[in-house]
Amino acid sequence: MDDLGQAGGTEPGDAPVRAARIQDVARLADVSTATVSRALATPERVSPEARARVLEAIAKTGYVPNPAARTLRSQKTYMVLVVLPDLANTFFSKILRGIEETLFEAGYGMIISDLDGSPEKEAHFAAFTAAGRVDGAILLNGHLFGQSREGEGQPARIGIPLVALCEAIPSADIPHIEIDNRAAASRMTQHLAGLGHRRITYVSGPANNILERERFLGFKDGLEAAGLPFDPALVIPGDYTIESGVAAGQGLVARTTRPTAVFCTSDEMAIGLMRTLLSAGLRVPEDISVAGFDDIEFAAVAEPSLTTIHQPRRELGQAAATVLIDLLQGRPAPKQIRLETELVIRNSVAPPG
Amino acid sequence: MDDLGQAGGTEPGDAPVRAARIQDVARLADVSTATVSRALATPERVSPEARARVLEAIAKTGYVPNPAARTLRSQKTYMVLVVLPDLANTFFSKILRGIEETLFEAGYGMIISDLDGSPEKEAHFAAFTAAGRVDGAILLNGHLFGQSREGEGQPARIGIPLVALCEAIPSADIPHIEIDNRAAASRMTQHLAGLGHRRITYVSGPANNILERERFLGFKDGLEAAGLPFDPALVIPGDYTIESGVAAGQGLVARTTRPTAVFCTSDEMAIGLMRTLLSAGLRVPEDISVAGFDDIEFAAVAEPSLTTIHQPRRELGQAAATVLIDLLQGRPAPKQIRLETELVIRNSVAPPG
DNA sequence: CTGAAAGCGCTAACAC
DNA sequence: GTGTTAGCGCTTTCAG
Repeated sequence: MDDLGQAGGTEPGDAPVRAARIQDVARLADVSTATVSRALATPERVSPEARARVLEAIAKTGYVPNPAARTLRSQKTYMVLVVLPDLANTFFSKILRGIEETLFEAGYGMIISDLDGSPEKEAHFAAFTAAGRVDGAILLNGHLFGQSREGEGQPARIGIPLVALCEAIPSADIPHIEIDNRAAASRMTQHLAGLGHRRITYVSGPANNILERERFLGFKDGLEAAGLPFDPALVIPGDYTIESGVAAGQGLVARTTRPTAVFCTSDEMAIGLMRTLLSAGLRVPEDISVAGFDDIEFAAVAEPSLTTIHQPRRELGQAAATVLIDLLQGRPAPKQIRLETELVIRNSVAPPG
Repeated sequence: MDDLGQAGGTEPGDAPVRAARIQDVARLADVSTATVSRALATPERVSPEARARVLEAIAKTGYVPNPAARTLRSQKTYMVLVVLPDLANTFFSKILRGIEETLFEAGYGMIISDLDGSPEKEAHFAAFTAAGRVDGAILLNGHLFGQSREGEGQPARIGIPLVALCEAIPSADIPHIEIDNRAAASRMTQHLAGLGHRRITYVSGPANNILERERFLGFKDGLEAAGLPFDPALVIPGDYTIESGVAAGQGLVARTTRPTAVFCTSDEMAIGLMRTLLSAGLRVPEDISVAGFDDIEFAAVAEPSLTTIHQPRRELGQAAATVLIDLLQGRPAPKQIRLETELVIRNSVAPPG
């Protein structure tokens, strides 16, 4: 590694440092540049002797192939774009790690696009992608480039493999890795109902969000399975953030008749909501039960610890990366993968009063 | 955007779709490829008429310059590598966002390297960098490539601008963006002492970590300023994670004589520690005060809410990116930037029982 | 202000 | 199994 960025074979002194090129290696190994290239890409097609000389020359020169040249010629970048709505959101970071490690093992790099709700950024990354800077993309944002919301407008045609992660993209025919949001939400709802809760508040995700729609459907499924009526007045809008959980909590505190349980569709909201309830002198779960969704790191150490739905975040990331790599390398890949969730029972939920 | 990835000017039908190249634009605008290139890079050196024709042809063809070709020729990638020890750590995500947005505005892309404690990954990214895939790098991991710990071995020579963020790199002569960890830790310690605490436990970061060293020095400074002796028995080792906070809490619970206050050098540890204390029936802050460091999102909604040191994370990221961009574009940049921290007083700290 | 032409460093076709 | 050669698409001299 000491020779990085240094031309090989010559002066160790202060001579102008120049990166070794394939020519330098070829000369040193006494073969053609084509053989050097082959020794690296398809070693089995090169004689053992030549290969050994090439390898030695590479070690001596510290040669590292120039990726721009390689990309220009082979039309492959070995880069994958990961598009996500919010990099600062805890929920994504572990998924990202799962993606990164899988890509890394397969020799791919990861470029991150934090959309941050900006259409300008989206256009930029669409152009970026179209320009061939990446071989494929993983979309965590629930829609294709240039398609602000489902149905509206034609998605730009991007000629590279795409994979949707977490948020399915309804109109697009691309592989999709997800959990069964509807079933999980139903399960949590039934858990609450099974404990005896009859008035259950639902704190939603952002309107029009596909996850939200699934979870909301699941909430209603659960209610129905438990023989409970659905009361729209019991729904509080949220957007998965801590702040919206705090706001939902404030609304609850202000009311005279309160639900006995609150199902928040993200742990962030649940933690923010519990905080507000506690500050107002209410007890959780004695006065009011609170459930979350996601099982982020902080759910287990919240006070009280949070009953929630566990999502295998790292595995979701790994699965998405694996599917994309298969696609990139021309292997068949499943159209859909559903990973199992788990109901995690902790201390924020108890039978009513 | 509808034309992305489609050759321009010809059939709208099912003809083989091919991305437009500079040649296509040149032909359509009736100029040479050189003029197209100049119209994009140095518009002032092209006649208004020619420029207009070129722009029109670009719009018509949906031309996007091929970055690989551009990089190969100009030796610039417009990509920046961000090296960090742990992508899943909450502390980094907001910093990352600050970096990303600043880079984006300047037209640079971001490639993330999650080291994850793996020397193999480190070697890979060193090669990656040496291969010229990025124009510069921001290092959040406290050491240079190939330099496992300060002092040991020669850092690989990477011929590109580097910026250290948060963790200074002692032996390296590169710009450094940070907070005054020592002063901040001293301030918190004095705050605790000022409230009347005499036995203050310190939960450390990882051994050999430069942040840890600074904060530890600050802790001792604060003790000294308050006229308190330093007792090594009051130091508990940690590593900034929730788990290590939980472990530290268990150690504390098991003791017969306990400190009246605990200064955790990360919010994650503080939250994990509070959780353990609370579960054991101890009250925070009545029985024991707990302070954190960083002011992550969850600090404000922890129960009790956490007294901590606020770090301007987004601004740190922005500052690092700004310095790097200045360097990349040949402008002078400061050798060091120190951003202000703030003592945030919430409910986890009170005078001793 | 503009065009012709020479590569940037590599891989893939094609010959042998 | 190996070498020769022709580009990948762009920027950048160098002339004019």
